Amino acid sequence: MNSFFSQPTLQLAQSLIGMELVHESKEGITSGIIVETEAYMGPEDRAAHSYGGRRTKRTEVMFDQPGSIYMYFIYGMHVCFNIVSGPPGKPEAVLIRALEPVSGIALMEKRRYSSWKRSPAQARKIMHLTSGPGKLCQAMGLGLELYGSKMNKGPVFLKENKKIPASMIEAGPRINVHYAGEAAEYPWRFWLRGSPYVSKS
DNA sequence: CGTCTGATTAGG
DNA sequence: CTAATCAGACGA
Repeated sequence: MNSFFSQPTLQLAQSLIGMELVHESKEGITSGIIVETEAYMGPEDRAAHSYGGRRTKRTEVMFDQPGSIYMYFIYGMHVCFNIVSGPPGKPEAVLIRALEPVSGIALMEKRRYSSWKRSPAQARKIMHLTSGPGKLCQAMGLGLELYGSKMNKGPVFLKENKKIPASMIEAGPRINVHYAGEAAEYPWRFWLRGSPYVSKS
């Protein structure tokens, strides 16, 4: 299973589509099928946090074993969940961008909407629970404390699910990496064809 | 130190 | 389209 994370990063990003991501937290279990990922290819990828081999407290974990968990805080208010890939010393990672909720949907709703500041009466739809990298972390209860821990050796792990044929996986440019020049065009975002849970815009 | 910015989201 | 909101990155 460790070899699963040792796949080349672009391949791993596609293999993850269709797998079930599970988080066993104190509050309860939540899980969802991964329907959207993005690959970040390390020192040569201008969109990557590890571009140019940048090695800081934040990016350090990307130099660790594949299957390590990279969490980061962004825009002053969101966290994102990534799985480190590439051999040790090659700082690559796969960002999990969207899930189709499976287990613990009530808990997901609670986590996302209980501290709702504005109109709580609005009917929120299940597609808004995990259809984005920040949303899924909130719904799944994935926080910065997971930084550096290992997939399948703690409260966060993958479950095999039904195999997704390659023809069901689409590829396109990554989201919000306009600062990355040419790299912004690379088709390193992958998603499950037709899934309503894929992030918008 | 000071300044800028971002692998986002929700609302208008 | 923009506000929200702040840690990290980097230059001085």
